[in-house]
Amino acid sequence: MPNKKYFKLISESMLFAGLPDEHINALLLISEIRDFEKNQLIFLEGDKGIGFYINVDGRVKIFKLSPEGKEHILHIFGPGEPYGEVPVFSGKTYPANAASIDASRSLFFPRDAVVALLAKNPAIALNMLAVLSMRLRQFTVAVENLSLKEVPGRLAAHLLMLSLEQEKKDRVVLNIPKTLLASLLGTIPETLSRILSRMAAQNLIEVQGRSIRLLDLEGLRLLAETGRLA
Amino acid sequence: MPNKKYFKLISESMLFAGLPDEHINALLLISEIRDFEKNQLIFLEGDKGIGFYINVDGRVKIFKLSPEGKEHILHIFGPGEPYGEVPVFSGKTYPANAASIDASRSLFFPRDAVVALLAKNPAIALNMLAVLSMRLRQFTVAVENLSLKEVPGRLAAHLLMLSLEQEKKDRVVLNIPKTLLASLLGTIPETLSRILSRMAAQNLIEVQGRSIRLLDLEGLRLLAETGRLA
DNA sequence: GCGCCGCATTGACTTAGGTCAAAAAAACAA
DNA sequence: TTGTTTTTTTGACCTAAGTCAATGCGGCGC
Repeated sequence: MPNKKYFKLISESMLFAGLPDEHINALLLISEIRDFEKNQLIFLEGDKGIGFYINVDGRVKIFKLSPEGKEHILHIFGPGEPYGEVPVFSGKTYPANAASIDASRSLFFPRDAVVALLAKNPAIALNMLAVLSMRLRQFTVAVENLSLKEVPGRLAAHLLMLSLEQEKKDRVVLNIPKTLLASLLGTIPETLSRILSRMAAQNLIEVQGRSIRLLDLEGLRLLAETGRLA
Repeated sequence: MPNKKYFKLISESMLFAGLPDEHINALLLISEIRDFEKNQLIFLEGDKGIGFYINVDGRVKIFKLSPEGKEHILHIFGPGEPYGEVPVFSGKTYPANAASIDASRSLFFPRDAVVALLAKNPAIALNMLAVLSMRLRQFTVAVENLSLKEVPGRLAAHLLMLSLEQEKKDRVVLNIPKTLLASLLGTIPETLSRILSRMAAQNLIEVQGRSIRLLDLEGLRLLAETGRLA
């Protein structure tokens, strides 16, 4: 029974972590498996929000397009992370586009079934409230970064965050091409490249392809704080 | 009984609109009145989130401070609007600062009482899920604006939004000083001032103090779309 | 091996928008 | 009114970061 895998995934997802088994099973029952090939569109900004997803395998990006067609990535979601849940409750449309980065698989939860389930189980709703709140908090940080800090500061903050996530504390490995990273930081590949060189020149980091050594943790922290490279 | 006023306010607030009277009364019972003088701090980023507020009179701003102390306003809330609700569910600290703009009054809802109430009434929780989702969507737009559009585009979008909110469709009146508006748009007063002149020179708008005539709706819309002033 | 394609880097150039400083205009209190 | 403070505007200047264009590099299929 491959359901075991999805049971585990749901029970460990941010959205539903900490729920009793019966609730997880109820969720499992209303979900559908959806597979996407590499670079496949999942939903478009403006589409009616008929349900939300939890990513199982691969990575999914949430992005906006500028009038000129330039793509700005808002989030990248890995396994266990939920996406597209906003319009399920507000009853409106998706506020951004979603597409797979790799070949990937998600669980889909149809809106009506979810709403019925939540009405019966307040605990699930409370849990979800907490999750949305967290995401809201992350956005607050994102806005702060975009409006108050310059690119080197954002990059430093990002590297430090990665080094916390990965265990090796003085070496991080990018799991995405630098061009995606640039978009994630709200800049362009050229600028990112120059800033990496600049930071290397100041012995803050050492770049070897996608692997980056953090040479001066203290300096990076300072840079992330003040947002400005000397 | 002045409670009537607060009953109405709660029942018309985004957060609790559409709830039956008994629930509104329950909410009224757990709330406390808090008064603030002009420019008074309400809570600080990092403070423990012991509850949330619904604004009654006056205006409240939510803002972040840059390392150099520059203030960037994330939201301005008027009567009936809830704020500070994020940490109530995430159980963490407030993600930004809050302060009154005018002398103002809010209703305060303590965390524990709210959580207990929601656990009993799933309908209230669903409503709040919708509100948090909406706010999340707003942030998505804010991030988009900050990263994809230039200041003139953001300003045009803001003016058009105001003209929708206020009824007069070709004239908007700022209810905040231009210096606050600058912060709200993620820029500084000098830049805002120059851009207003520039837009006036192109017959897009006509500025008289805080009152702004929108002369060329179509042009403004184009500017908000493309994000670039000719 | 070869050519090809997507990613990454580098250089020359342009510009939006920030800083600093000062003046002008409004708002407000005595 | 008059003086005082806050808001708004203007000018000179500087810098971060974007655009455009060329080149380098690495993997992959054949």
